[in-house]
Amino acid sequence: MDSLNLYNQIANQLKQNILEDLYPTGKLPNERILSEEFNVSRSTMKKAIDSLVEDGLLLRKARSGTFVNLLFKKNYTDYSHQKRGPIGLTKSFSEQGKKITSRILVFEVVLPPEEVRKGLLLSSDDFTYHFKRVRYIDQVAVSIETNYIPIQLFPKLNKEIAKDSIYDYAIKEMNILLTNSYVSIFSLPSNEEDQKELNLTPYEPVTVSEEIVFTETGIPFEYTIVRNHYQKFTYNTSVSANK
Amino acid sequence: MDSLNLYNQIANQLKQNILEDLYPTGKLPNERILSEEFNVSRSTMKKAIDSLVEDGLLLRKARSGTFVNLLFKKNYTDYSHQKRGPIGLTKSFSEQGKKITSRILVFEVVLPPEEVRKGLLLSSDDFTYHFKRVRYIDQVAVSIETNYIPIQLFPKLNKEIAKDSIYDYAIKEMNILLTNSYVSIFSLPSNEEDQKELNLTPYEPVTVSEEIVFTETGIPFEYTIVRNHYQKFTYNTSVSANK
DNA sequence: CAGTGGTCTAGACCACACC
DNA sequence: GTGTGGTCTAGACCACTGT
Repeated sequence: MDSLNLYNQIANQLKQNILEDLYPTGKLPNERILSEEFNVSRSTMKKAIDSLVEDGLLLRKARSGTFVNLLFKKNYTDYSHQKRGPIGLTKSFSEQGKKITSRILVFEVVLPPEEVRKGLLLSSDDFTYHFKRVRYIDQVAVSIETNYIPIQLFPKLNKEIAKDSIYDYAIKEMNILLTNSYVSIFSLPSNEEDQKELNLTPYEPVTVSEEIVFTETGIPFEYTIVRNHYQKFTYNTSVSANK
Repeated sequence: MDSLNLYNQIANQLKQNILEDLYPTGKLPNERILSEEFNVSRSTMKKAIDSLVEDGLLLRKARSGTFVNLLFKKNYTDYSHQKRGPIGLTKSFSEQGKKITSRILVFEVVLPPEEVRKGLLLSSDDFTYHFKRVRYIDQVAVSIETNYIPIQLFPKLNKEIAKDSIYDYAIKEMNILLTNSYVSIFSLPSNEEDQKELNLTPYEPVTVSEEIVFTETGIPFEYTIVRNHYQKFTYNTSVSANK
């Protein structure tokens, strides 16, 4: 994929400079000088720097300067780009050698509930698949997953596919890349279904994750509500404030 | 507390509009119109929208429009968290004009538990402050927060400081910037203390967030365990797999 | 073809860090 | 006082969407 944005090109060049130790003191020239050197406006230069700051390569100190993050440079070789994507069970766990299975509770084509319809940016006459599955990792029930997927996007979906990984199927068979999502995570007391399927007592909660997944082109692909066994789901992330 | 950036002000106003359902179709006016309505340049408007997109509140579709993320709106509580940096209560909520107060349950200097010690990269004879506070937003109890902070890093910490925002103190008095953190989020049944302090029944859970916060130079600064009222904590984020 | 977000420019003023 | 990143403006052109 060539013909990147200008600011991405600049970012790449700047990154090369950094890795080649062109700024041995660790301090970069100021933004005005850099923008002249790269022959772009200061805004574009700033945007290029922004992206390297976000990647942990550079560090900004207001009114002081822009610096190379020495920790990054030190660890550069074994730096694993831990860019995370949508929370798909099958991929992450099968990579760990665990076996994911599903038992399907519901599989139907419906007009989705209002909130799902809006979340998927559908019109009021757009149908969706609706299915609900109990997911097992190595035979242990870990979650109840409810999905809504617009039928236009996935004309071939059936119960057999739903038993396996929808994501895998989308990627391999349909060439759809699922790269972006919005996620909300919160807790709720378990309901009777949770208790039955996930072996919970009424005192034990579920961790709910609601997620809207988008294709790389920004088309909403699915709306997923997962009620997780509270002992079998932890959400981990790292955060940096770039201010 | 002081005057925010223009784009943050605009973002807050726009957020209000969204929560007040000023855009019932879910589609916002285009950026040029919005920038006129708010009387700012399009760049500033874009930056305001950017921040709400990052928070998972809005969704952009290039060449098509900007849309409200209904997942966010549905799960929105007055106490929702967005991914903007270490999860510090005081800053994010006081910016919203809400008042954070604390009641201190424990304040002591201890050898930390094994897991905390490891998380903070301490040796077995390094002492930490240990304090536990009930946090209130506008007088409503929302969480019980337990902190461990190495005494070397914070020689002056006392009960008075702990009553307010540790982060503020670190920033203003000690010139420490807390910019990075690792977070884990999961659920647990409430214990007796949770039930008493947060007004929960035994059937209601807490949402726990564990966080290790680092200074800008990568030194572990604190280990925090927060037990949140399950109705008053939602973690929202947006995730991209690529770049 | 009109609408929209994405990108980019070439300026400007600000507050604070550092000298 | 000077240098720096932070913010903001008022334009411009582009590529693609949707009608």
